[in-house]
Amino acid sequence: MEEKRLSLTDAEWSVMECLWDRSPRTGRELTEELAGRQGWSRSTTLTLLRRLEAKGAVGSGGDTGVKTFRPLVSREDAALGETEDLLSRAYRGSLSLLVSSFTERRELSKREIDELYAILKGLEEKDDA
Amino acid sequence: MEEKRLSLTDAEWSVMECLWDRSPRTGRELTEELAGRQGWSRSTTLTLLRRLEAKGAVGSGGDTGVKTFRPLVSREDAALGETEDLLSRAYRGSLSLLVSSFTERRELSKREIDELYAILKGLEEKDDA
DNA sequence: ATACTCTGGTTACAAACGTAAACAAAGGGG
DNA sequence: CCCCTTTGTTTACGTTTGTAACCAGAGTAT
Repeated sequence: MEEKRLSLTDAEWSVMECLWDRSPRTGRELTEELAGRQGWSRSTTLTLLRRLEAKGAVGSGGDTGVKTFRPLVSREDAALGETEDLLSRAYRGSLSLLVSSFTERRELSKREIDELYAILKGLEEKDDA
Repeated sequence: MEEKRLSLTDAEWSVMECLWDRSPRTGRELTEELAGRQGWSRSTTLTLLRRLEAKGAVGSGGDTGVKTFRPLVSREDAALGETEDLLSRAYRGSLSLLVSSFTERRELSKREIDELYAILKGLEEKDDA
């Protein structure tokens, strides 16, 4: 069984965003939303949907009448995949290196810092448990 | 003055890695190293160097005799750029969201957790100061 | 001067991407 | 029934990426 790491292009992310927001959606809805949001023509959106279906990121149904689309990968999985790509490419696989590099150049809000503390706290607990 | 966000492709990262490891380097050295490391032909490496020069990521010198190449962007800057791309694409710009999503699926080593604590600690101090 | 080798530049070509027009099937209204 | 709108499929086309062959100038040994 092979799980061939799927990776989404920029344009494909835009489509997936719509689907993750709400699904299943009809082609109609999607083309309209993306026409507004990205200025795409109907064709463009449909082409992207087809390509996403081809790579297994989207599934379609509703054979009786109008077709509907829904995501087959979760936003979390897609994000995780890209994150791991980035980590291995740019940070030798180390999340802490990413965080330290980032914070050296970019200011974090107090809120974000608090959230990070909370996350670490949570990890410890899981560790003890 | 425009700083047009430069983004490196996968293959280009491989070349930059070599240059960040040590530079300036001659084309010779680079083609050899990448031939071994990536199995690339001489041409491939040189083409990539040319493209990198075109996009301003690499500079060359040594007009007297053999040409040498060196990076014009730091590894940190390149990494930061990609990180920001990822953050905005997949995590609504929030670093803490990235970290929490990641740790929900992937185990962090004790060492990494400690490092993260240390980073946060450092941020606080800077904050007080 | 000649031929060979190093080094860098030019051209190439298929696959992936972003974007979309063109075409075909299907359902409604007159 | 025939035309128009809606919906889905096929084809297209320029750009970027990965990968590399081919070509031309410089240096060097004979």
